[in-house]
Amino acid sequence: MARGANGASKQPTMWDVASLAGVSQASVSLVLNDAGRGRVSDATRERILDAVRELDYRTNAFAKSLRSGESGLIGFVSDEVASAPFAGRLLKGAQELAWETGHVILSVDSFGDDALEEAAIDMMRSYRVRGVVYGSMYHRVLRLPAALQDIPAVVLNAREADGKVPSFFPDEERGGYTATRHLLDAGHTRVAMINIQPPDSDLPAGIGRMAGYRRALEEAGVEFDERLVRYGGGVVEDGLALTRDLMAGPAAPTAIFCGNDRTAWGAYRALEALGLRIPDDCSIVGFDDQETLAPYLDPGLTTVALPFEQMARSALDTLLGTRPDEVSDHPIECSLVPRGSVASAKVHE
Amino acid sequence: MARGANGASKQPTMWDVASLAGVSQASVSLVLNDAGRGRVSDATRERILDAVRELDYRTNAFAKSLRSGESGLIGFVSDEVASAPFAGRLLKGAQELAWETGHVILSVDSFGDDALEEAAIDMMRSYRVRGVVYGSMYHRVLRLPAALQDIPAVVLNAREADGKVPSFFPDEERGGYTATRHLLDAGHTRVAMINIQPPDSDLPAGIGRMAGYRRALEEAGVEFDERLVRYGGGVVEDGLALTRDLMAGPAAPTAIFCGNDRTAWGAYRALEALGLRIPDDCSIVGFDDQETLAPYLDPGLTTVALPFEQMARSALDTLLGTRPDEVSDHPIECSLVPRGSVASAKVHE
DNA sequence: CAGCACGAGTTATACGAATGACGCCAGGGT
DNA sequence: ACCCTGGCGTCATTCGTATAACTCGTGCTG
Repeated sequence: MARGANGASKQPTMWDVASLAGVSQASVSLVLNDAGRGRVSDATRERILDAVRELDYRTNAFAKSLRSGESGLIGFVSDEVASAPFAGRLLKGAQELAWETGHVILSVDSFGDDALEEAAIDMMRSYRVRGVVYGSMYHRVLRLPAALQDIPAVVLNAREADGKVPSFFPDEERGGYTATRHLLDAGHTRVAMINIQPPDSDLPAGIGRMAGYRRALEEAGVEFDERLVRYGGGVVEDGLALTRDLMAGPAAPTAIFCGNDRTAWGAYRALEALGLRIPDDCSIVGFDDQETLAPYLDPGLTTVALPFEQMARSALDTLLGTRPDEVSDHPIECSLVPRGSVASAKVHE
Repeated sequence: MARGANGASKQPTMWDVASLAGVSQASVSLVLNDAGRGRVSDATRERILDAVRELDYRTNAFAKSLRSGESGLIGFVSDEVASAPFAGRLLKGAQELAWETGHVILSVDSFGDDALEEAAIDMMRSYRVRGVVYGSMYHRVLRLPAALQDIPAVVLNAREADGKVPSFFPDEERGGYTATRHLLDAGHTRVAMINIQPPDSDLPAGIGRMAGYRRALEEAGVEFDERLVRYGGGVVEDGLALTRDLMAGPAAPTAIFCGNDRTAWGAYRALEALGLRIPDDCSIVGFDDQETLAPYLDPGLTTVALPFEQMARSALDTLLGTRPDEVSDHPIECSLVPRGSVASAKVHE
């Protein structure tokens, strides 16, 4: 009789569980939420749990959220991030922390389409997300979409221009410093840099990495030498051509800091073509730690890793208010990944 | 007066809209859902829509889903897929089609942890997902998690062993055929293959690509020659060593089909070291179309692309029943991406 | 023995939206 | 005078859960 209501219905509800266990729906709720300490006897509690198992009952998240007003959902909006090679790592970091804190990620990629992006945010608000992580495909300075102005939001892998919400992005300057410092520490004094953007570009990556390079030189008392600096576009060919150019100059460097790994790959090629060996004849440090490239170069490329997971975790952490922060800009440290492309400067140099 | 209920409340509800417009909640619902044709006059309709705009009302997805029993959510469960370099592309394809059909993706990566995976699926059932896409990190044969047995599910980038649910995976055999055929069509008759797994491995990729290679040879009337086949592990070093080995043999090939792009990269290095030029002295075809590698090799690597987006779209399409299918196995075509690493065989060869 | 505290539940209601079943009024046909 | 039909809306209920408020019986205290 208690099972009378069964039949062909969809998912069992608390009422089904209650009638199977011979109690009221309220009691089921109390047991399942560990609420009302001591309001249900252990015997009853067991009967209820048995019924839950027998029916394979699982709570209806919608009813629960409707009642409670909270959803356990977190929005992740991105512009084409899901297709960039490292995209997954941002999502992964966010995912991990979300899960650890009992949340789930509702992710939508706008593929750069503003209308779609707005629709996505709208949808997320319909789902009463706890907050939205706005992830960028590359490090840039951006303006927050209007739709995100009045709900909790954080910006990931970019810097929000107006300081309205916390931003999390790689500390490019410090990364550049770390890379250069690593070469200086190995005894090199003629350290070149091949940057990945023209000098007048306003992307944080190139600007920051260059600034770090200069700070490291200055700190080490090595004079900045314009002749050791080149500007490319960040692709393999640039690395190739500019390295050739550098080595042909009057004062060839003994080490090169390449603004990214692709450029470093080009440098490898150029040096190989010139019959120079890495790291003995010239040391190289890259940037980005591209997982499909850096470890496979020969020798493995010493480079600086972008902290995707860490950025994402920090961003989510702040969004969830676990760590309510005043500061809005959060540069996250990029760490050096040593492989085989750096050697000590030759003593007789 | 109509606004009396405003104050510090959270999100506006249909009642708020209704009272602002001076109608009943039911009318608001009718207008917003375009239901009850002719049950609401145009004037009233306009008043309601104005109120909606003024309050920036958006429907509560939970209430709606609770009432309707449907959620518009689709689960995406993966094992570490979110961190693999191509992961995003699977998610991207799924995402696109989901969005086009008015759904949203609830994605969780289990990072290979079975308990976590089960919890994730459980959670998805709580959210009454329409179905679950179970995505694999690499093409393999897998068993469906028990928790997915009794809800709609499809397997992506893998083949489910027991034929319980539709599976979508790359058609490796045909891909191998296409690659080899491309070389044969260019006039090559001594076409080598460097596979990416030992002969006794049971991964579909290596088996299929090899089978395709043999079928193409057979179809072209070129006899299969064991001396032109090598087995590696799919990494750069293997490509390097095995290519060197192949070229040193008594009957060096004029073209090599490499089981993946990394292997092809190794082949590039070996050939370069031997002073042979690509494609003039030896043509190369790869497999995978790794976006961070294939286009940057010099010359660009002609390769076969894995159909991530297409697989994901087809999988979702089937899951949503747009195309209710009987067949459970869906090999998806891998297409050739021509770049610069293939040339016609020299006539005097 | 009145009174109270406590254990072990139950009842009733709210959350926000969708919808089948009504209500009400004006006009038209007979 | 009566009924019917259409147009325009409203009422009441339902979805599944959480929880404040209440009930009911016991045992204990003063």
